[in-house]
Amino acid sequence: MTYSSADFPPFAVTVDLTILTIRRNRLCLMLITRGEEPFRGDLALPGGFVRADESIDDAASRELLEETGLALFDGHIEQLATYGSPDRDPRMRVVSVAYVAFAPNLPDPVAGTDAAEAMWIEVDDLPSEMAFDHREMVDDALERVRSKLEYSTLATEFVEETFTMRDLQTVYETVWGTTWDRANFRRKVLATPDFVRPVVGRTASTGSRGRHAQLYRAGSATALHPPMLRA
Amino acid sequence: MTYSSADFPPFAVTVDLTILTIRRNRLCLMLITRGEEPFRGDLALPGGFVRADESIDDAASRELLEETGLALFDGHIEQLATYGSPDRDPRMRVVSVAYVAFAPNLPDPVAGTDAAEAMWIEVDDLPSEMAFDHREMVDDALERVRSKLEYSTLATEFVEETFTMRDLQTVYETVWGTTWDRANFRRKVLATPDFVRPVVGRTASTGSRGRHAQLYRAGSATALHPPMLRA
DNA sequence: TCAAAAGTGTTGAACATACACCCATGT
DNA sequence: ACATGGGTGTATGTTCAACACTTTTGA
Repeated sequence: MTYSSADFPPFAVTVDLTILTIRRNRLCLMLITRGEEPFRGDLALPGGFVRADESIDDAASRELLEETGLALFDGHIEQLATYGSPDRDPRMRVVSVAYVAFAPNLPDPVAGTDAAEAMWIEVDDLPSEMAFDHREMVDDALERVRSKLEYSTLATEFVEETFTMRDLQTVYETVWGTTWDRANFRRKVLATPDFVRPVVGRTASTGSRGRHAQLYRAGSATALHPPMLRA
Repeated sequence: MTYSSADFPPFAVTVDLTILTIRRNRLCLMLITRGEEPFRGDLALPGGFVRADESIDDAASRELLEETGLALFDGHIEQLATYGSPDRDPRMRVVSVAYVAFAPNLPDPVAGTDAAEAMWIEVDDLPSEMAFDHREMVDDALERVRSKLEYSTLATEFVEETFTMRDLQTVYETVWGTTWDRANFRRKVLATPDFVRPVVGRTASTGSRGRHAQLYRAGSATALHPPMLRA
């Protein structure tokens, strides 16, 4: 079959966002409560229609800002997968492109914005039933993020601009539910060239009781060879 | 923004296929020559419109059979990514969901079928210009397949149902352009539980001159821990 | 001075690499 | 018999996991 400029079935195209952050040492996910049918009252991923003149990536970025209420998002966003069963939306034929986004310390949803009905839910406390096929999207997103921790430097997207080795270790332990030997974790991170860069002359000076930790910034490396092990 | 059942912009949705196989120890890709505008005469990925009543995955499988001319495809197909720049098709707004498929020994395109204008191109011999954004899709597909070899048992999809260790090694060497020590490759494969299963009592009896190799089938393992190294 | 947290050292086990050697088969 | 390719053994170097130890800081 080849392209033809006539006689194609029309689809609506939406984006849906799985926005992940770590709050109080727990992996959390932004969900909204649907205010209208279908699935009124169910939890759903934030999202919306792709406009006629914007790219899908642009639509995802736009929705991300609208939903978080941020003026600028300094985390990471990437496309996850596209979902297009004929009956996934009972009203019409909708194809949805799902995205995953990560950032540290995202704020609580603020009343009076588009994010008013949004909330943070711990991923260990998700409802089994969600609107549309959003539960499937969430499972795929969690699989993606857990997998990417192993082979990429994604973990640095979950911490602030400067961070300690302990902060980074906590990301792995939170997302994977594992524990690591402190010394071996440090050596593994430092063994990857330019995974992290020490911030010269600065140490964490918060009210911590012990020795102040060296601060690091994310380096330019993206792939991990060898990968972090999932214990 | 929330869903609304009115006033959404209409999109055409297509699937595009990156079909990979190994022929004469070279990684090859199926391309077609476009017979109409736009991009008439350029090389393009096979693909077509998603129908009104089929899922996107079903559309990809349907196109795969049509393009290869096979009655049944026993390889592997998976979704790659979705491409939706507003101007990627000059005629209208088209969102395309790209898929990657792998199989051993796919036949030459046969005249008289939909695949008549299709051909196999070695990936080292690709044109820099392709129709639409198909060159970008191909680059993403190659990155995906090379990466998946490391962390998954995907390599078994490129060989016949039964295969020798040497066959499997050739897949890695062809896709990655590396060489391996025979003995160490074998030990690495066998170290992953149920990566491959020996076929009892059977050995390759083709006209090979040396000792007959043990035959294996793909096992049920999907992930590789530890991963194959990319040298 | 003590507790807490960061950072370093060390040791035995596991693994990877390179290569030598033996085995089975067709000519 | 011997060339050819499959399969196994092994010595050496490297990395990994566990945990003991030292350093720095706040109270």
